[in-house]
Amino acid sequence: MESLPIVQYEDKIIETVHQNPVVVIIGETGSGKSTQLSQMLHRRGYTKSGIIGVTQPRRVAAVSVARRVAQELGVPLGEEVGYAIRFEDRTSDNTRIKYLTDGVLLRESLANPELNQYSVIILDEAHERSLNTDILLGLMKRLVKLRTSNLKVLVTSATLDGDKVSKFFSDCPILTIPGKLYPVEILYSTERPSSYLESSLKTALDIHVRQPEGDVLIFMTGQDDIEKLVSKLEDKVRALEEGSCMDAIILPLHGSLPPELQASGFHFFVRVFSPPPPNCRRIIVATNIAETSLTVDGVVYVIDSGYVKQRQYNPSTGMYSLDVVQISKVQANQRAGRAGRTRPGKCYRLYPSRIYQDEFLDATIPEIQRSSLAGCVLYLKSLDLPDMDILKFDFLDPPSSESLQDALKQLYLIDAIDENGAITSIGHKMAGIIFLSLHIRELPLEPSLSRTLMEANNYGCISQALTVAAMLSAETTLLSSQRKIEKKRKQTMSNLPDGDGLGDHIQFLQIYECWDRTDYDVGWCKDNDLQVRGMLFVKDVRKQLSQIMQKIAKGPLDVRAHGKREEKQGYKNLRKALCVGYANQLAERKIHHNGYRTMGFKAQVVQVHPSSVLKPDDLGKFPDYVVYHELIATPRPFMRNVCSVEMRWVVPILNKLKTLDVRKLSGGLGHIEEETEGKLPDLPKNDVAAVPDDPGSRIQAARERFLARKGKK
DNA sequence: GAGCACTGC
Repeated sequence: MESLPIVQYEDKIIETVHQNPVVVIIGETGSGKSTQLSQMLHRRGYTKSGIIGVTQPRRVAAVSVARRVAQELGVPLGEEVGYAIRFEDRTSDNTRIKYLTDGVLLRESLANPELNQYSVIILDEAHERSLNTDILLGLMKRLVKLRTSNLKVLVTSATLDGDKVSKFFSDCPILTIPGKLYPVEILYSTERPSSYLESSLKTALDIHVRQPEGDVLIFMTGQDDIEKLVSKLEDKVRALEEGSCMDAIILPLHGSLPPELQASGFHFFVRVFSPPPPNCRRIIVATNIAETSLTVDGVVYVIDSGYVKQRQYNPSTGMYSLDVVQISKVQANQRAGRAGRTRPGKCYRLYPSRIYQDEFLDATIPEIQRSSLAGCVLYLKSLDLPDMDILKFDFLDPPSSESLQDALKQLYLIDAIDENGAITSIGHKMAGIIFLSLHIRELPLEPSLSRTLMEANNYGCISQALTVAAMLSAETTLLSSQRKIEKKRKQTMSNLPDGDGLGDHIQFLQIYECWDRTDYDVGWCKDNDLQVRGMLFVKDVRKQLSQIMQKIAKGPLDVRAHGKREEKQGYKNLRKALCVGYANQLAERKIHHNGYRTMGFKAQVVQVHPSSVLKPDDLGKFPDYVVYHELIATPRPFMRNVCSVEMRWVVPILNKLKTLDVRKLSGGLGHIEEETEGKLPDLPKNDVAAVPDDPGSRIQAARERFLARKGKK
């Protein structure tokens, strides 16, 4: 601990913090900022008037750093030093230093907007710019001006971004603390390779044959490329002449590896103090999971493709896409740094330095500019701060006004805000202003699902909606990751329920109910190719949601609260609740085929994702209306997770769409340009046949049929 | 008839 560079800077840091409300700390890798800053401030009396909160973007980091600090101070974890992450609060009245995920601090500020219990807040790893960190940055800026009791804020940042953060906080001082990285030699390619897979292969073999021992870490974009490269490397290494060089183990590393494989591999090559097997080199082929989330020790050589897969949201179409994009300079440096943790290393960049200099962005586009903001805007509105205007909220990097308007439209369609943009009582409940033994808790759900819960509560199917919401929270981690198995399963018959053809939400419900009937048997998950970890997570989420809903629930919350009757009626109540909750994610089938047209956005023609369990009728037609959980362009546009809804539930939504006025939603302020796209044309008044495929035409036709029938009577 | 980087409440 004595050797940590940060120790020498203690006086300087304390003096600067003493004189300034906000300080930016540029702490390079290995500087010890995460464990030492809090202890320093604690020693110097900053925990006398309140506690020190240190945020981390990841749960594991919050836990492991807290454990470490408790150890260094020689106190039991949970006493003076504790942590708080979702599902787990290990703090007590004695806690003076509290590590927490940024999401948890965000929830806390809902209950106590001034965060009065804190004397110091350290936003650690802020340069990663998670959605939550960015919201916190804006709130902190407001808070240091507003709070009467003294608040100190420390923000850690990357070298390339420090000036920007300082400027954001009225030119606050920047302290740079050197790290303990060994020098890394950067080697550029002369030109960009036509295939970075082949180029990685060649470079890796070259290192393996010519360079002294040390592990190799290769950054690729995704599972597919990783698997291809791993198998090619294995072939080539095997083909090398026996004894001509050392052995090599090739290891894939990505998020969807089965946990046991990842764990054993992880244990095997991450052990810090034990030396790697003698005369053997490890070649790790990884996604950007190895950039920040996992640290692989023993790496001396890094091969950087210069690319990453990034998810982005298009507010005009409501569509997500997952694109391969160029990394930023900050990312490239982070990757290179992975080679210098144990001794001097080398980083092979598979692109020319000119491209790095001229084309790479300084920093990655922050998540807040790549996501749907409905949840974020609802959260800020629910804070109900008197001086808060959402469109003027001070973000370090503001999202586009188009994106904010999209969020407002979505919130309006699900009744969370009124036509003037003010939060409604439903909106408050969705955000979760629910008094629960004097605590206020936010519903940790996206707006569509919290709205569904509210509505389900009125229709007496709250327990079913809780299950669906919980299942969707873990959806991606549920199905077995091995695609081969999945294909095999499709050929044989799956024993899992099929949602009665009504869609994926219903299937999720049925799956969980099956599991419940086995008394949450782990073997049952395995038999059905469901990831045990994912299902246990669902159980946790469901329990948490039930606790939050308890005080306002009008019906039983138990999984078995519903009998066969609901099923026989085609889950009508639940689907109706989903229709209200997903009013902003509604699609109408085109008349002559099974394509759908999205409503509420600039109309897009989309297909039901082939993995959906939604079933066509006897004539091969899908239902006229569906709600979808997500639109994804891959690159063709699909609706993922759809649920069949009935036309009569859709009518009020279409009426609401007609009254939508973005200018009013934005508070009638002049600085928002008038919206032309994304607004639906009025329903056709007459002459339906002439425009058979217009949005809402089905409803109009049905209305006329209804009127005609009524006339006959 | 298609594909999934990574987090988090």
